[in-house]
Amino acid sequence: MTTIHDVAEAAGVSISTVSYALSGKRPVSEKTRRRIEDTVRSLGYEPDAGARMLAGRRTHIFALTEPLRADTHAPTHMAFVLATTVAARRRGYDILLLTDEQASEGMNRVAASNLVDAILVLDVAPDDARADIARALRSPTVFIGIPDDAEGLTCVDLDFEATGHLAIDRLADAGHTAAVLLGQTEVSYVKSNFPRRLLRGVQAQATLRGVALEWATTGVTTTDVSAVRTAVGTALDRGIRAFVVHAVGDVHEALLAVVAERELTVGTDVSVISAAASFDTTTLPVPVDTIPLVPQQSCELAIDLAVQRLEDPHAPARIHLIPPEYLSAGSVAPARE
Amino acid sequence: MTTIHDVAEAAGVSISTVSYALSGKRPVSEKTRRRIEDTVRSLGYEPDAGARMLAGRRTHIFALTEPLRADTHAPTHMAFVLATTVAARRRGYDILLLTDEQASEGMNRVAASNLVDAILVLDVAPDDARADIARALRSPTVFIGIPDDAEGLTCVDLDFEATGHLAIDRLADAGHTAAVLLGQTEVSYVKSNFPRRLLRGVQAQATLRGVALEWATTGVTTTDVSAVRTAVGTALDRGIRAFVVHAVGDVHEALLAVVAERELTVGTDVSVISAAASFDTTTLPVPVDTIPLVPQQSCELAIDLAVQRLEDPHAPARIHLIPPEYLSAGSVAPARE
DNA sequence: TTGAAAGCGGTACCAG
DNA sequence: CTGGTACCGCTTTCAA
Repeated sequence: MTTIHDVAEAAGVSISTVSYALSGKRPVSEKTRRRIEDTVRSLGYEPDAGARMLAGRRTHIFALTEPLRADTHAPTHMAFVLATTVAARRRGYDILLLTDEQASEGMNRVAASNLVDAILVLDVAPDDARADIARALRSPTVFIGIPDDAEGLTCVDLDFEATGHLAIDRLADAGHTAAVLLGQTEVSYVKSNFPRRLLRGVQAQATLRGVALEWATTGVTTTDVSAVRTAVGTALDRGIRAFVVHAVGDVHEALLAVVAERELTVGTDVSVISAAASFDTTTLPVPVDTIPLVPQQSCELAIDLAVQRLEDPHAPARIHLIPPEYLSAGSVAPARE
Repeated sequence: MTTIHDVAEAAGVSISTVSYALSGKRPVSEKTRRRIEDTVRSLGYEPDAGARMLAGRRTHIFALTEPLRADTHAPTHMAFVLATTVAARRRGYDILLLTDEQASEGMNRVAASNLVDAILVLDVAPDDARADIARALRSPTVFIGIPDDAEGLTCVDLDFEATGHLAIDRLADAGHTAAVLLGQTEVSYVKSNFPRRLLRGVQAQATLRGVALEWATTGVTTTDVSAVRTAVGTALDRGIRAFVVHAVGDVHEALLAVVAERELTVGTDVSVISAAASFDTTTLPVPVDTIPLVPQQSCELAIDLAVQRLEDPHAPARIHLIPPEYLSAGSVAPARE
C-alpha cells in the first residue's frame, strides 16, 4: 500500500506539502504541485480513508436511511436512491445505507461513531420516528419528504400542495366544474407523507375554484387496475370529463384505455393531468399534461443542504418546497356545457 | 465526544483493557468487564469509526455495486439490496452504495482507499466489466450472479439451470410432451446473466425428456401484458397445456386470467410452474407450484463468503450454486392424451 | 512557499 | 489478568 510518505519521498517534499497540494488548503508552487500530482498518479496513491477520517474529522460519507416499507413503490424509490447517490458523489460523498431496523437505530449508531458526516432521510412517514431522532442528533440531517411534525428539521420536497392547486387551476381555467382525483393506494395516504399533501392541495383549490371533486383511491395496499377501470368508467358515465392522476404508470394506462374504449379522445373530450409523476409520462400511449416529480431536484437540493449545514452548523433549519412545473402536452380540453 | 480514554478513566482501568473488554480478544475478569460495560453504557461510548479503521485495518464496511441498468426490475432488485444489507448488518458490517458509473470506478476507488473490507456485486451482466476489475483487486469480492467469464471469481446464485431441469422434470413426469416457457423481456436475455441460464436449463432438460418446448418472451424492453395474453392464447389454441413461467407477477396474472377466461382450470386442465420467482406467488389468484428465488439465501451466503475470505484470504474462489427447491401447490396436472 | 511535529482515537504487542 | 506504549496514515498548527 502506498502512503503519503511514499509520495512525499518520491517527490522530494515533505508530507505536509503533499497533503496541502492535494487538498488545496494552502498555496503550493506550480512546479512542486505538478511534481506531486505526477508522483501520485504514477504511484497510484489514494489517501487512506480511515486516516483521513481520524485526522480530518470528516468521513466524506452520508448515511441514507430508508425503512423500505412494504408499500414503498420500488421504481420511484430506486430513482430517489440513485439520484441521491449521484448527487452525493458529485460533491465527493459516498452513501452508506441504513435499511430496515437500522433505518432508526442506525442513525444513532453512525452518528455516535462518527461514521458519517450527515444523514439523509428517505421514505418519510407522517409520524416518522426518525424526526425525533434527528432532533436529538448533532449530525446534520436532511429529510426528503415532510413528516407531520417538522419542527426544527431541514426538509426538502416537491410542493405537493401547490402541485394540487396548479392541476385544479388548469382544469378550472378550462371551464371544468367537476373532476376526479385518481390517487394512490389507500394505505399510502396513511403511511406516506406526500399523497395527503397532494390531496389537500387538490381539495382546497377545488373548493376555491368551485370544482366538484371526487377522490378515488387505486386499491387498498396494492394497485388494483380493475378497480381503476371501474372508477373511471363510473365517472365517465356520470359525465365527468376531467381527471387529475397521482398514481403509477399502470393507472395512467388503465385510464387512457377506458377513455379510448369509449371512443373518447384525450385533449378533446376528456382532460387529463398527471400530477407528481416520477416516471416518464411521455411514453404513455397518449400525450398527457404533466407536473413532474423530479427526484434529481429534491435529492440534489438535499445534498446541497447537507453540505451547507456541514460548513455552517448554525444555518437555521427550514422546509424547502420545490415549486411545481407544468408541462403541457395538450391533454386539457375546454369543458363543454 | 466520549473516547476510550474517558471510559478507561471512569472505569479505573487502562485503555487497553477497555479495548480488549469490548473486542473480547483477550480474557478480561468478569468484574472488570462488567464495570467497563456499565461505564460504556452510562457514558454512551461508541468507538470512533475512523480510529478503528486506521488502527484495526478493518472498516466494517462492505461496498455494494449496482449499476442499476434501465432494465433492472426494481422490486426484485430492492429485495436483494435489502437482504444484503440485513445480512451484512448481522455480521457487523454496513453497506456502502456504488451505483451508476461508480459501480465500476468506485470499486477501484474504495478498494484503494481502504474504505471497505470487501465488495459485493449485484446486477451482474454476462460480459460484466466488473469481473476484470474484481480479478485485479486485492479486496475480497463476491458476485451475486454469474458473469460469462467467472474464472477466478467468487460467485453465488440460485442454480438456474437446475431450476429449469426441475421444472421440466415435473411436467415430463406428469406426462406432458409439450410446454411453453413464458420468459422475461428480450433485453434481459442479453443484458442479464440469469434468464439465459434458466432458459438453457429448460431447453436442455426438455430435449432430454422429449418435451417439445416453445419459448415466449414477454415484451422487448418492458413487460407487455397484451403480448403475454396473445402468446398464452395461441399456445392454448394449439393444445399446449403446460407452462413454465419465469417472469414478474403481472405475467403470472395475465396467464391465469387467460386460462380462466377459457374456462380452463389450473391443476386440472392446465399445468403451471413458476420458476425462480422472487415475489410471493402465494398471493396469486390461483395456487401455483413454485421454485422460488430467495434473495436472503444468496445474499446471506454472499456475506458469509466475504467474511470468510477476510479471515482466510487464500480460500479458493469458486461458484456457489444454491439448489432449487420445489414448492407444490397442486398446479401440475397429469397430461391428457 | 515549505517542513517538522503534535495529535486524531483506537489496536495490539510487549512486559509484568 | 492488566498496563504501558508504539504505531496506523493523515491533517493542521507552528516555525522557518
